[in-house]
Amino acid sequence: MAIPNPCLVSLPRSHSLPTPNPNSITLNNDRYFANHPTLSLIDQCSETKQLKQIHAQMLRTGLFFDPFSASRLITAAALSPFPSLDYAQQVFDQIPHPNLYTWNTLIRAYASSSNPHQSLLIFLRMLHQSPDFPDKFTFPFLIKAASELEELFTGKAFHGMVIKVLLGSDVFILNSLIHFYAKCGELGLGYRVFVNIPRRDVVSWNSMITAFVQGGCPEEALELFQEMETQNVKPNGITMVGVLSACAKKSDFEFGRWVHSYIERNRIGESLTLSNAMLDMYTKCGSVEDAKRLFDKMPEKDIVSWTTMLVGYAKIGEYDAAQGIFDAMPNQDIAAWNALISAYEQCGKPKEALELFHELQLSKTAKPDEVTLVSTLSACAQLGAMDLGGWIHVYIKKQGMKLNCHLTTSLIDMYCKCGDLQKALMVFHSVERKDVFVWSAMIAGLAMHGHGKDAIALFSKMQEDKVKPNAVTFTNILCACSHVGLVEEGRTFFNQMELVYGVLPGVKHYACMVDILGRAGLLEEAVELIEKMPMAPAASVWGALLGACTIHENVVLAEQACSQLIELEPGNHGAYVLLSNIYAKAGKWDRVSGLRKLMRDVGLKKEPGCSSIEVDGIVHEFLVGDNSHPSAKKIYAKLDEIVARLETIGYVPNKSHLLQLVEEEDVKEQALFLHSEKLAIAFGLISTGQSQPIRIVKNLRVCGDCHSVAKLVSKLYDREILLRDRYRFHHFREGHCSCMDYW
DNA sequence: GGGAACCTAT
Repeated sequence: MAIPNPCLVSLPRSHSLPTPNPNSITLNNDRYFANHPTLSLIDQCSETKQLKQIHAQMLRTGLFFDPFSASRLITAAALSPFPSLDYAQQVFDQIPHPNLYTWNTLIRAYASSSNPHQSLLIFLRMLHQSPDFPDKFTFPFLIKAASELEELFTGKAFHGMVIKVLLGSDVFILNSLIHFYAKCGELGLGYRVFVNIPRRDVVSWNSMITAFVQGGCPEEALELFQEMETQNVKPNGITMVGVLSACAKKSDFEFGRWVHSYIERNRIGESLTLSNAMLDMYTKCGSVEDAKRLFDKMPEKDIVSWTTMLVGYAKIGEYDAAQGIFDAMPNQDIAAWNALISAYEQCGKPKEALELFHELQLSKTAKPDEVTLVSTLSACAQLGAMDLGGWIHVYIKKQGMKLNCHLTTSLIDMYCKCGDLQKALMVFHSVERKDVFVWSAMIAGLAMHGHGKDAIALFSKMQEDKVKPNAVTFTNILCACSHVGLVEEGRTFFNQMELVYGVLPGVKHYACMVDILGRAGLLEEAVELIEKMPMAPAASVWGALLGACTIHENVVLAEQACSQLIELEPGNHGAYVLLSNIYAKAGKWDRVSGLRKLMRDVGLKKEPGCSSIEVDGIVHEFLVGDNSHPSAKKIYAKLDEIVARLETIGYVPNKSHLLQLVEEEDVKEQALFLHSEKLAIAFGLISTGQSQPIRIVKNLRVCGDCHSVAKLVSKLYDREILLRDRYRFHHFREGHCSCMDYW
């Protein structure tokens, strides 16, 4: 687009103004200037520099001293695709006596900027400096700022003012209030505003529908949509975006398809956002095919369309297709990278996620943002890749990024899962703002490291800080009780959940409780609890019971739990393995081989044990009996040395932890010594310095024999070993483990 | 004179 240089545009004679005297000039005939040719140029600008040229011209002609014209300049500076709030503020500051309209413009500009707080400050300034009181235009902007900040108290104050100045029935204001309350997590208050609106318009309905969707109540959103129909309010494109979003959240493919045809039948104007919402609905409802068909037909696509397709493919594990979309995107912004990285991380492919992160750093097409780092930290946590995780922590500091609650949570989680509880605590204490997720992550960290009492103490501190615990918090606190055998405390928390905190116990909480009771040997009470459950016991519940049966060697109950578990999850090899372990412990070798045959017939294989250890930023993985490592020879030599040294102090292998039935004793012993965690320990001993702890992550639970070996090695070799298994941390030092052998 | 509501990635 060719922008004429405003300085060279000569104004028509009739529009030229006398040389202005800013103090004396008063321009009331606004309409006269609304169509001024200089103003129409403002809309054509594509950079701040051009705005400044127009600004200069306006100063020269005196047009700048017309409040309407100056406000147009502020709006353009603040709300264009190339926003510059600083410049908008500068323009504002040059206006000698801003009128209400101008104040509103600036408040509006900040409300939708990255710094909505400034909106509120400008508002306070206005109360001091302007003779005018805020009007019906001011409040929607102020309420929007409060929504962005999620400042419930501030917004409520505005609500009060609105009523006081008799604007309480302005539909624009009330609609913003619906959005505001919902954004602050107060759906109920939002709904109260909605039902009390005297004359609802389509935006009122849209605001409420969207509020329900985003507040996690898609069912209610769809009901409202139907009520809207019965009240003959015609939905528009934005309504349908909300409705499609609700279908996506519910994974309701049938209704989603119906909505698609509804939109076509009622000729609801197509828009890019609507098409994107439709794409999202199809991918979330499990039909990437329908999404792809629509995608190919779309006349215009934006980054959201591409990202939605990418996520669609990635979530169903079609990584090649996802990668194809990624490569075909016109420009890979950070959201696209994030989508791919987080898809890998969430599907249990953390290594792939980290490879992509490295690629991102090399590509330089986009810069990692908070979302990237959250996903990457989570991948580090899964792998126990502490070097990279720590590097990201440094990166965050170097970039001067502020730790938001998401990032804080991820950092704490990473340090905990990599075994550095001290660093996690440091991060935890260093941040001022702690939301429920930050607290919960720290409680979980203490729990997995066996500091049950500290976890409970932190839970109390959380109450003092007035942060309300949620379902996740309770899962973590019950976990803490289970790890250290705090039965009485566990019972109390479980009973208080609903009564005191209003959090309904879910399946997970029942599973934790069964685990607590079962581990402590209270198998009967655990069974009673299962029988009393208000919902169907999920696999996790039976798994907990089965685990308890393994510890307390209850063959009969184990068989029952296992059959329930396998009915729910036919592919759960863990269940077979646990039952087989019970049989092996009880010496019922015929049943062990029977189970093995059954597993073969069903086509199930024992998930191979895999341990990983990070050395100098590289993650090394070991499978059972792995020979593939470049240093395999050295590792096995070290292992032989360890066995010999252990035997001198009277170590006897504990063979009950073998799934397979092996006839000859020494073969059995060897198989034990091929366990992946032992290989990782041997590798750790030869490849890390004496002062460094050995950090290992195992995909399954550590077996009893490996546990005793690790204890002995920690003493014999004077080395700390941190082993994270599927369930918790084991911190071996001087011949002891932090779990106190309760696991 | 202008204002409210919508899609992806945590």
